[in-house]
Amino acid sequence: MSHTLGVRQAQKQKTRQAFLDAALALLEEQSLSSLGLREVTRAVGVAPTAFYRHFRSTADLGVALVDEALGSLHPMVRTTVSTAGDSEERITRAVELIARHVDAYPAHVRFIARERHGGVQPVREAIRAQLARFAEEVKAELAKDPQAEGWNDEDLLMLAHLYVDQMLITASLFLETLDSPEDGERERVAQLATRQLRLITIGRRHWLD
Amino acid sequence: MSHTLGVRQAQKQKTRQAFLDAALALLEEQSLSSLGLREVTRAVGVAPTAFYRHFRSTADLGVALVDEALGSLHPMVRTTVSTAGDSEERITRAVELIARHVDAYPAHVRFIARERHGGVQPVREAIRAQLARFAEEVKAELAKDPQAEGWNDEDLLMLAHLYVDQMLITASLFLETLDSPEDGERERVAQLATRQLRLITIGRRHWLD
DNA sequence: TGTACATCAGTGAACGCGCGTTCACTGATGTAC
DNA sequence: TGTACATCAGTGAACGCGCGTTCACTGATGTAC
Repeated sequence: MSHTLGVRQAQKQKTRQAFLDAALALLEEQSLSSLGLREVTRAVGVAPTAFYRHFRSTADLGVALVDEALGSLHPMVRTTVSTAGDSEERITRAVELIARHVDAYPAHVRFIARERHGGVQPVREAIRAQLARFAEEVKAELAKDPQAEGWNDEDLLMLAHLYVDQMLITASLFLETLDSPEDGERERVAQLATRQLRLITIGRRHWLD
Repeated sequence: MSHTLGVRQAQKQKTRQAFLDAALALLEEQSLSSLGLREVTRAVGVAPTAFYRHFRSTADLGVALVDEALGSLHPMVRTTVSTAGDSEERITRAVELIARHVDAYPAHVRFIARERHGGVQPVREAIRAQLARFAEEVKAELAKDPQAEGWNDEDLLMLAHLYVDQMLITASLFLETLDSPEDGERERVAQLATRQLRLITIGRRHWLD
């Protein structure tokens, strides 16, 4: 192997990941702005001072969590937007993919929804920047579609943001159905999201009329 | 006057309002889950123990803030949805009204955006319930429109939620332009919101095609 | 109108506790020769 | 391969501080007669 880390580096990364995991778990029931450094180190099982070997502050840790959480979302967005089939199939598939992502990474989804407008400025900024990247990606995918003929850049970006925001709203609704799993609630969310995407798709189709 | 409060009651209400105002100000830079009781009493200028005469906890205060913040929003939503004119005029007017509301109550808007997915469950629930009421109101207004002929209840509610969510997204974007007032940013947000509403309106028009 | 008692918003002292940060340290890992 | 030194992730004690909550209190306001 050309790039095996030394034992020391490997252990450091492992501890760092333990910090991220512990913080994410603790953030299910509070916001980043109330997350304590000692709280995190206690959960990891290290001395409070060990924290400083990895992060300057909990805000710094938060920014690292943004990268982790939205990194895992990138492939999902790509797949969602570039999936094949007619409109209806693509919508169904997109809603399914969102539901599965929420199932797979509930804590990540909660973190992003919570901190997007949360009380920690650098974290808000990091989320904003990543979501802007998503919108650009989605825009690029949309531009490939024959339907995009005649659309200007601003309108494509507008539509991309609409999709990204809609995706987050839907993810957040699915998340709520995990917390209090009432019967059929999950299906109701899926139907709502499907209809909303359908309406947006119709608007898109007639945009240039 | 038939309902003048006694001096004692009047003073109590005044202090209570001072708590709400102070908390709202403190929440511009943090989340409710990190807001301290002593922090609030210090800002108001009373002893820490006075807090308990008005609220059980900061979560309780948060719920009171939800009522205050979303109460002020009710008339705005009504006006927005029931405004006269053709589609384009109504959209322009709606975006204007949102912008003005953000100007008038920036701290309220921030609080709702922040705590909607925040770390305090009772507050999230209060916001959810209030927004559901908004959606029902919007739905009732939409149902009056001749365009709503042939729409079933579920689709009307779906559209209502789309509008309410869109309103919050737009409000939140306007809020960001207040914090860092870059040139033309406000106008860009207005244009984005206008286009998105336009697309939704087009989708609505062709929903039954 | 005046008096005697009840109410209750706000006080101030006290408590035990966990916080973030500093510092000098230890000992395993890494590196130079 | 072995040795001597450097690095640095994690330690543990110590600090001053602000936290939420309790309690008995005060004194202005309210009420009954």
